[in-house]
Amino acid sequence: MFFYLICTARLEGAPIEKNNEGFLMFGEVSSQFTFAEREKQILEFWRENDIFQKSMEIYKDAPPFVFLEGPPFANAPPGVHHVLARIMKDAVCRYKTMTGHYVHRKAGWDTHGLPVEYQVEKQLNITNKAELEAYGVQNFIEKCKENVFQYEQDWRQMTERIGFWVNLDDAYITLSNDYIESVWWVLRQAWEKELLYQGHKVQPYCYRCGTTLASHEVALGYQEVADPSIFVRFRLKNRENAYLLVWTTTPWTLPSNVAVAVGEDYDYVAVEEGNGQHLILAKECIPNLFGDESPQVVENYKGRDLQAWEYEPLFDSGQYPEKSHYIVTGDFVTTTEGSGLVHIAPAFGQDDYEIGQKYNLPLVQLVGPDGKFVSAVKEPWAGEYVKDADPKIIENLDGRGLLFKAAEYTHQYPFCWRCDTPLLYYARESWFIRTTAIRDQMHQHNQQINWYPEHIKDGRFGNWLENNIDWGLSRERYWGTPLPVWVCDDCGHQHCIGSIAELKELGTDVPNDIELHRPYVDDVALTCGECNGEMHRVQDVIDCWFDSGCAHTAQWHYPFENKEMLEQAYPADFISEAIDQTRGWFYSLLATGTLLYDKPAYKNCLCLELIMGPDGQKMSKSRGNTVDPWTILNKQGADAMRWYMFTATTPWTPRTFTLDGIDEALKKFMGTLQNVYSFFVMYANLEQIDVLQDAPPVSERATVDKWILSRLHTLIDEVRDNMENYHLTNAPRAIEAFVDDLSNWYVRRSRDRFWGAEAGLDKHAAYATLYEVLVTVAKLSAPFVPFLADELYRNLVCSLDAEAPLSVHLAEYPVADAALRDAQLETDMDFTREVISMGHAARNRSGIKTRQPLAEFTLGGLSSGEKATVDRLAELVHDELNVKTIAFTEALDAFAQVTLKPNFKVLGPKYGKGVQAIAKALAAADAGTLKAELEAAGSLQVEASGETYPLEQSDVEVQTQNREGFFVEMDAKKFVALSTELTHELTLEGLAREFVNKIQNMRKEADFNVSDRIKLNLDTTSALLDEAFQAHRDYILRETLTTAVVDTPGENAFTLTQKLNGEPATLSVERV
RNA sequence: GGGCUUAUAGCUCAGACGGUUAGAGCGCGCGCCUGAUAAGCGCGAGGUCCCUGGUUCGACUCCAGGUAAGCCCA
Repeated sequence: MFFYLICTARLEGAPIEKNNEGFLMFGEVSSQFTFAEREKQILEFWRENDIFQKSMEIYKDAPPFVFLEGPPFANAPPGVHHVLARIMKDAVCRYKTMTGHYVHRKAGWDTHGLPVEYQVEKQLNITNKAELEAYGVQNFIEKCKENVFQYEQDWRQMTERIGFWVNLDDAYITLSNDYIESVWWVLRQAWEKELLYQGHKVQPYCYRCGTTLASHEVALGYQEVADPSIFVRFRLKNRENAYLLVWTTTPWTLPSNVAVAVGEDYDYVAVEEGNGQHLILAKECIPNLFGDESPQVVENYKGRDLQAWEYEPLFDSGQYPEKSHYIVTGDFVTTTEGSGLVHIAPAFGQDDYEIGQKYNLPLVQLVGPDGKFVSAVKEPWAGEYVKDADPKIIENLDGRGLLFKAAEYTHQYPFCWRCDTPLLYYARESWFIRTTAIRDQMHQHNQQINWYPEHIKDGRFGNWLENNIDWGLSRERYWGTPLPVWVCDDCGHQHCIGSIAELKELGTDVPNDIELHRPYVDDVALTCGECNGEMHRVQDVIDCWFDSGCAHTAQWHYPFENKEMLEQAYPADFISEAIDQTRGWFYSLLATGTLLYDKPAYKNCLCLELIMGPDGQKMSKSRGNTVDPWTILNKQGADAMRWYMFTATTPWTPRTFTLDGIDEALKKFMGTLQNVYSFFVMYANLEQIDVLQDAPPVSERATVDKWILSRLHTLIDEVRDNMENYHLTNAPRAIEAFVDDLSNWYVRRSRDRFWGAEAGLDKHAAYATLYEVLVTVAKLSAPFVPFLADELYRNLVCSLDAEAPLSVHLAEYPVADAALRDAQLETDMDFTREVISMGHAARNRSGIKTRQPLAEFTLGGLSSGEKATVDRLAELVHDELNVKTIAFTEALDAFAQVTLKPNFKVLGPKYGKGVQAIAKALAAADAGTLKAELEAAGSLQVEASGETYPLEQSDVEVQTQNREGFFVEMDAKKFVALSTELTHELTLEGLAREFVNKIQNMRKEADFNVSDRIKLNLDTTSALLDEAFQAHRDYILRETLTTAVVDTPGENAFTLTQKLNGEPATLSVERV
């Protein structure tokens, strides 16, 4: 807590913390904190200092990077998938800001549509339109407005808490008059281009909601259901006892039947049914219907032969103004299911409707908008809901001997995505946008968009565009942007209004503050320009996807305001939403953008996949596997959640969300970085190092310093590269790998340079290097973990420099300095670490602890370059493995079994098929001899399969395998060996280190401060221990901060009797 | 039924261009180190790279077919 006080005080402009010698101090890093709590302090700091606003202001005149926010609905609380989308957007925007762009971040809210109506209906217990009208449209609309922002506070809090910087106070809202007016303007553009039209199409229709659904809505509600599957006999006219065998899964459409379709080229047969009756069906369908007992075929036809054959109606509705009940041909007929004869009811199917148009069949519509048979129907199912009528219809057919077979059929059938009512395919009047007219342009624009992942472009999205059909725009509902088309009562003239001004101009008694919603706009009557009659608005509202699809334009209230803004902000540089928006927002933006400006609406689109619950199943409330983001935000914090989401998997892969993964992010990355940071601050304060004043030039620093700086600058390039290409996973993964190297190699190797060494160049070099690295890492990771990054930055930078930007988010993103990169050094270090790792393995195997120095470390199988590498970094090897000398040997055979293998990659292209024969020959020959020959002569002749192949050194690889009986460790090419013989000197030295270790542990146990000086007493009967202590007395005293060795322990001494490598001793330590 | 995507260790994921001993982290077991402790290091066990064919001197990788899963469409 002390720590926060320091920081807060400093930020409020208090003098920078100094100790009494005038040394600038870093804020103390307490180990008593939680990331989650600390993040709240940082949020407070951001708020109080307007850091978000400032981060935009400083780049006001910089090149813009245009981000377009997909508007969420605030009528349900946000879930983890919303967090995912928001942090992806955030990281890109923060990165672009820090790399010098002006990133305007306007929030948005989607507000219209059936989901809202549905919630309000549920709340009011309204189940159909009649009840709704009775409640009153105006009241209903007002309720909708309330409902829409029900969870706005939750959204706000989540957005802020996760660190998503977006301007919620200047959000575009699709229900606002300004927004609607812009949408009207868009529709007016479509109208003027004759792309807005009224049509009659069969559409998925929800009788409960009383509206048609757009295809993307239908897609939301497919369920597997069992429907009746019946085969019905249709009696042919002009033929004795001959019937068509017709299949349907919707018996309720049979009363509206007007034709039967066959496939022109299919083979059909008439079969003998056994009772003198003949059945006509597709030949291929016989096995489906009759099984093994093939009926006798009495006649063969082609589909086209059957054309125009007439049959008797199953039911006579008497509504047949046009010729009907005959056979037609259609290319949609299949023989994989059913009978190859398809029942046609033009009012209830898209194919049916089209074929009805083609053959001029009557449109028999026996079902009302309420989903029930109309009362004009004479049969008993009049007034009954269609699905309930199915059994009665089947029974009726059976009774008349017309039912051939009845079964159940399980298939995917669409249900209303909100109210779960089965949809009916139903011919309705509707308004459309003629998107098919701009399909080619949309396709071209799609080609210009960078999709992440790329396969969306020509895959899912491209396919969708290819199969584009006109956009069913109108909804026969209440809560939405009203369709601004007025129709003359007298002459039928239509007009599309494009602005409020025009509405006021043409309308009579338009209130000055008119709200552009139903029922208010419904009350506005216009005067007909053609006949002076009175015009009234069509009752429909529009698809809310059209609202959000206009966001690129309507968010600015264009063209009524912000004309210059649109020029800058269209197209957007970047959008990101979940994959389900392919047919939603991704499409609607592209369609409206193409329609208006003939340009793609966005340049880069990051598609996010769904998040699965911890059980690997899709998250859903009904499954009970949802995760509330707050449980994580409150416990592990926002950074941990963010880091997990960035690094666990690419955002376009469906991910299984696990809490373990978040803990891992917390420990693995954040914990490690935090430890390095606190290590640095702790010792920098203790040792009073002024990192800014005394930094030696890099050329004078230690090799590890040069190495970590080279790694750092390689990292900068890597992160930037990935970010420029929207690889939001690879960038932080690279940072994570770097932090691991930083902690587990750089710091581990350099530890004593920070606290042990005398003040001087090397110590300053270590501090300066770690300081530069930490500050740079803070900046690099700022887009991903904005809280932790700012904590590091503010303490490391702002503590020393009052002039520095207040926050890491106001700092510039690091730029790599090529001069600091040393690829050779990085490779050398990798190699050396590999050798050391093998040394560790060998030590491990020998069972001799690292504290015990050993005489010699032998390496074999190294090239001369590799030897030079090890020499260059020998100090690391000595230290890490605690060995006195490093030796190289060529005596491979003594330790290892050598084999020669072809270098396939080189030899393959050279000798092709011969490669396998060469491999066999090399395996059979004596590898040692061949190797010697090759080294002596530089080349080798290999006889294989009767051919002679000349091989050069680069054509083969030497491989080794462990030979038993040595403390060696080897991989394919090299080996290491440890001499384990202990001389007296080595034993003494090992004991000295044993002393240090034991005394240090005692200091810790006795709760001494790391800087406390101590008095030491040693009491031992072991001559060996005594000798070791005397021989290495200076070393032991120095390492343990012992200022005096006393003969008797003091009163307050901490005393412990223990064994050092088996030798007994009693040690006492006491603070001076 | 069609389209797209995915399938690698118990779990979560890496594995340009095809190259013959397939990697990491977590988890597990053993050991080490500890003046970074929400630590750290080493070693070990753990894999028919979904299946079947094909192309190739050589396939986790390319092609075809299949299986399973996810999403989308009908």
